[in-house]
Amino acid sequence: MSATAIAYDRAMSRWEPNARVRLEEAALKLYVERGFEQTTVAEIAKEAGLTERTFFRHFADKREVLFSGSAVLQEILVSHVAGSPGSATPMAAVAGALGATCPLFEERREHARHRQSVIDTSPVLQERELLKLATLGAALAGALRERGTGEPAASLLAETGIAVFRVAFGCWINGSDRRTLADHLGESLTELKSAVR
Amino acid sequence: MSATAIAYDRAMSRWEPNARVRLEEAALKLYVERGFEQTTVAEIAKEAGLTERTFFRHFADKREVLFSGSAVLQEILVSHVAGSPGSATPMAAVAGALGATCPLFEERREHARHRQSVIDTSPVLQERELLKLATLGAALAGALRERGTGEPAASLLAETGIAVFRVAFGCWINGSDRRTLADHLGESLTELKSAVR
DNA sequence: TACCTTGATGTCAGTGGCTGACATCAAGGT
DNA sequence: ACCTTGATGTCAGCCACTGACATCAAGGTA
Repeated sequence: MSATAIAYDRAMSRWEPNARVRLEEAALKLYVERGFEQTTVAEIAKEAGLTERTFFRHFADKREVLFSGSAVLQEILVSHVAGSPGSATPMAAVAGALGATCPLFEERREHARHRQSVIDTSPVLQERELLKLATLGAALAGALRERGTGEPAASLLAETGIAVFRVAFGCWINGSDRRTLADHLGESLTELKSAVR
Repeated sequence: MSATAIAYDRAMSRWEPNARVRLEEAALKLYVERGFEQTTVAEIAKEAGLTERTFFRHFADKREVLFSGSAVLQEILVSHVAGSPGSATPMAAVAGALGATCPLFEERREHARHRQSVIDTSPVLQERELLKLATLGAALAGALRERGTGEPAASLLAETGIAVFRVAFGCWINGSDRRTLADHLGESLTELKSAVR
């Protein structure tokens, strides 16, 4: 993950650099073109100039190649909750953390759309996405507990926050280009507050 | 599903009856004994007196054999939301529907514990569980829309309801035998109401 | 009775995801 | 000149899952 961020300007090694990123790009391209199920790992590897075996050294399975971003997301969420002022309510801390992730998506709305269109066509990819979101939720709950929130409130707020994010993300991805993800997040939050009672 | 509920007292056909149920029981038994990954589908089929090919005629994959109950759950949720009085708030309708599912679990707490202990050991099973819950959430949202709730409120309430259920279920499964699932559901709901603001 | 249809199951061959074991070979240090 | 490191390639193999075809009791029909 850190290695792929380094900029090489010359052949510094025996192989082309950024194998991991090349695999990610090849996979998304082929998944969009042919569909997820109709693409074999061998084809992805070939497209990236590597072998199937090397693919599986970089990614645990064929789905995981679409989800490298979740680690970054988790860091943002956890650090924002940890760094939120002690005076903020747990709900405000979660809302702030979710808001902090928005720029990452806004920067690459088209990429997000492509990626999501692939995920939406395959139940097994939806499963993986749900697992990643649940993992984010668990991390969020842990960060809330560190801040003094008890159980089950911490888990409840974390899960609810993730639910709000899912709904807002869905609206953003399918909606007009004029409304930002942050807009949708805000709307979903206020809707939730008014509906829960 | 309906066929397995019929009580046969004699050999009414060429094969032992209730193949589907036998497969489910064999699978849970072996998953508990050896672990999910260490159990092959051929072993499950043999334990049930069938072949691997027949297993895959009854279940889409090796995980699905643990999730036949979700269809019943979905029916209960949807019918209770649809049948809730028009005067009830959407939140109350969701809460009522979730509460209506509790007896199904209370009746078989030990079975639920075994099943959950297997799921908790395997990420791929957790994925499937999350997909089932998300499907329930989507059905719940649909039932709310039928009742007149708009979007994104319907999805938001449905997702939140599922989140509440997940948290409550986790507390119930791991907690003391004196507290019912309905108890935990009620507590989670009040916690949520007080925390969301 | 003889025949036909139906449907759950068995058999078999094949694809592809994924893994373990071992080989290769440039880079960088000693 | 030598060694170590680490990313990659090669190969054999397991197992989840599928398509195509065969089997054969049950139940209806002529």
